[in-house]
Amino acid sequence: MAKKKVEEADFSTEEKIKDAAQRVFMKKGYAATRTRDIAEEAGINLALLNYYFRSKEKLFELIMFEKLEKFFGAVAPVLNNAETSLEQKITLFSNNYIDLLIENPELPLFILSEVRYNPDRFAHKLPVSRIVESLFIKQLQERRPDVNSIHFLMNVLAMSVFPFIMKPIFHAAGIMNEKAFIGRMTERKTLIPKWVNAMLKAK
Amino acid sequence: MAKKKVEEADFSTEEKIKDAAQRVFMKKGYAATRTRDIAEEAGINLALLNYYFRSKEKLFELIMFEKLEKFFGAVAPVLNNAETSLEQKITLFSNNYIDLLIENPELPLFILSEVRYNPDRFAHKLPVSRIVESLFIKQLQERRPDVNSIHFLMNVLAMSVFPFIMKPIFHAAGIMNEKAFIGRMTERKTLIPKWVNAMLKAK
DNA sequence: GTCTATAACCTGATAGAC
DNA sequence: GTCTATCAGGTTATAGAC
Repeated sequence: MAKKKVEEADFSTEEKIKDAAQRVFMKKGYAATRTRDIAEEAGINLALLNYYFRSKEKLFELIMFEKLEKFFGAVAPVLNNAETSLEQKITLFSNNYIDLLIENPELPLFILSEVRYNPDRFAHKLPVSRIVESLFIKQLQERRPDVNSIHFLMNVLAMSVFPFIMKPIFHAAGIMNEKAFIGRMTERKTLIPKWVNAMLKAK
Repeated sequence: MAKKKVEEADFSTEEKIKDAAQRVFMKKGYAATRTRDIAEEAGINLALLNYYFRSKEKLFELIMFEKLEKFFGAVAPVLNNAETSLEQKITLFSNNYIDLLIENPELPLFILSEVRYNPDRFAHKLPVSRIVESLFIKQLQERRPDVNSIHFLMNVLAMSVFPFIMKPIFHAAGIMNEKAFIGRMTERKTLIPKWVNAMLKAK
């Protein structure tokens, strides 16, 4: 709510460039983005981009590391919290994550696309082991020793994230408008825990 | 099984270019692909690409339409089959789709990335309404009038497709090897119907 | 710090010989 | 149909004036 977009008035040039870069990279992807686009979006001269960030690639990696932190940083703490039960983790995770994604809907597909098109560059920055070896995984294993826990982790992630990944398709096809989409995603916050609990009991 | 890659020996030049284009576009995405890469991959001269396909863009659209057909063509018939029950549709869908994706693991993320980075170009080629207004949706609505059916459709899709979308992340992080991944996906073919049935009963 | 001008390179596409 | 050579335009990055 409140203001849709922060005013760009009295920010430092460096911040203006970074913010513009973040928007343009997100929208077009690394390969299709021209440094000229970023300069124009930031309302500055092209030469300043290289003055502050040396190169397009360095600027991109900076943005990318921030996005990775946002995407994975929100996951690991919840899944490794020693104070919460399995059920609580599921509820907390889907709620927090869907809220994050409502605010940043393009985040998952952006990261997945760029990592896929350039796996080597970001491999060392992916904290996947903190998720795959989390307390959540161990709690799942206790509850259902007969099913590999990665399946349930995958399902919770899938049910929370996948709709945001499909959003561009729905949007391009004119199926659902923005307001309806947010409405459905808000519904999912209470539905996902129910579904996952049912899944955990299924034989 | 059998041969991993078809020999490129006695194919027509046109087919060789198309096949090479398909591989390079899939791997790098449209923007990062250079026509020179495709020519080299096809073992032909750069000029021949334009001789047969006029432009990089025309060649890409040709490839893209084939991929869209493969991705969506496998979905709509199953979900609109008047002969099958709701349960049968769920089983058939997840089984057929996971088999398709084991053979073409990069298909979903490729399509999603390219549609996202260029929505207008492919909007008219997305047969989303045939899925969103399918018989499957109507059967879901009868079974659970209290929950919007799009949620269940989304879940079946998510549980089948999402692991393949996350695959590059797992792979880049060195979490799961190819063989283990296929093993898990094969397990899911029997697990997903059970999970979805449990979900459909959850109150 | 910020700008203009330009260097150095790359990319899609075509002309023209065979 | 297939190749070599090349053009025209665009792209990143920097040099140098202010």
